Amino acid sequence: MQFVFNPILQRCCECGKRSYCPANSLIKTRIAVSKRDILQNVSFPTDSYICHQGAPRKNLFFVKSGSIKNVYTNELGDQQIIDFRYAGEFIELMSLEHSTHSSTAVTLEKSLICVFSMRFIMANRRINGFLENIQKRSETEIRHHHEALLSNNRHSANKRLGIFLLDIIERQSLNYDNSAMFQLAMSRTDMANYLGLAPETVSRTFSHYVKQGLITVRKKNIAIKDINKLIEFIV
Amino acid sequence: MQFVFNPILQRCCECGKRSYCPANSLIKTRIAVSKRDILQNVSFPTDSYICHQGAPRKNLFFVKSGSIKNVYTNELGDQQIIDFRYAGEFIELMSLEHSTHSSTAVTLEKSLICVFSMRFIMANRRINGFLENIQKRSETEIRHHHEALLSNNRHSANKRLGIFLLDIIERQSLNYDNSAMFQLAMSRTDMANYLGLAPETVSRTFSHYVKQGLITVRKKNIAIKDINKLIEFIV
DNA sequence: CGTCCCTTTGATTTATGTCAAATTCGGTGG
DNA sequence: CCACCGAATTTGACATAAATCAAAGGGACG
Repeated sequence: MQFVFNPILQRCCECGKRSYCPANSLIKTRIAVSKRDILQNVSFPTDSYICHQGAPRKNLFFVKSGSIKNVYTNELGDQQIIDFRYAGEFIELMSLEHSTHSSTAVTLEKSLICVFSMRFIMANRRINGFLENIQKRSETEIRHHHEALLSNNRHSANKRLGIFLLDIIERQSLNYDNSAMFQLAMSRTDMANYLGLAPETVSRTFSHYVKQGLITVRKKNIAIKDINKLIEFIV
Repeated sequence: MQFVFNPILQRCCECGKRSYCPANSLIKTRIAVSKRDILQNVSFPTDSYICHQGAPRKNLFFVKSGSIKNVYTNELGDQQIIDFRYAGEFIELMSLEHSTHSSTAVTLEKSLICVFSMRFIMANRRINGFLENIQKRSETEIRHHHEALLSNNRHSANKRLGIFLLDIIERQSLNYDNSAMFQLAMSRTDMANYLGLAPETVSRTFSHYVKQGLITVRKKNIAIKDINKLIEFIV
């Protein structure tokens, strides 16, 4: 392991999610980093607000563990879950250069969040790989949005849920065979909101999957039994 | 009128869409601008490709007249119209800092496009109001995306089309009374794709609107007869 | 004037929303 | 640790909006 002088980056050096984090590209630098620049492992209980739609964007949030939902509220007060963020991902990258948050982020479970000040990020945009890392993820986020637009209403409930599950497997880098197991931190209602379906439909679709032998469900725990059939399902 | 030395910005000075254009904030400057920086009034016939998904983003495109559709294609080859852009708007602002285009832009009619080189934009980001103008529009674009996610599948075909029409009225700054008239440059099929509906449903919904006395339709020409009823429709 | 394509209209099917009831789950307090 | 309560989830029955299939009408263009 490389010796790091800065006490903050030293901790980053040992972080299990460092390969997903832009702090990684800072570790090699002699840059001075203070607690005002990076705050590590801030713990939030379930249903905490990380940031609020419309509030000034002072920080960038990295999900070290746990998960969050991004909720957008329109003028009529209708709420739409825009996306979920899992461990190793950033919250709301897409509109990074904007002055305010475009949606509200709420934890789905007890989560550890690392907080990067925007001032720090912008000041160090020149550092090799630092901003590039963030921008690359931002592109993924845009693509994701477009996929969501594509997915909504042109796919059946069956397909939508399948796409949703495979997306989790992909994003969480789970085994892409029949041994993928994971927990869905969000409620069925949240899932339904995100997928543009009624909660009852989500429930029925899960049951349908189980009957077909694609997955097993035990409350929030999902185990993939036949991922190839699941992939066929969504095409 | 202010005297401008630069021959390119001088032309911008007389542009009917200058108040929507970031070039406006350049006019007061003594900055040197060449044809490599800004190309004005490039004419494209119907169904021309302005830029391609995945291609390097070398330029930013401003729709001076006409309109375009932004099409996203996924790995399976499914195409989704992400948005339409009308006169006075930019194409694909949301992902401005990305290195490649996130969707393909195609003209819906004969259009005049002004082309800003990205190199020029980034080099002059410090000029007062230049980048701010672009960023503000970018935020609008994100909000629009979120609204689209919200709109898809939770609203009926009736509402979706209503929202679509009111959006055009708003974006084109048409009279917000019962005298709004405009042309829909896109085909019903394009509309259907954008709205996530079957073309037949779009057609039926138009007929329904006409029967209700909300609008009159003559092929691509739309006239709003009762905008308040239309607004009630979408709530 | 005829052909082709886009659009409209009609008839039918189907997926999913809605309403309602049953069941399970999770948390709280005795 | 167990019992109870409220909330979330599942299941069922039914209604309905919109997709699909099919055919006819209308414009644009050669």
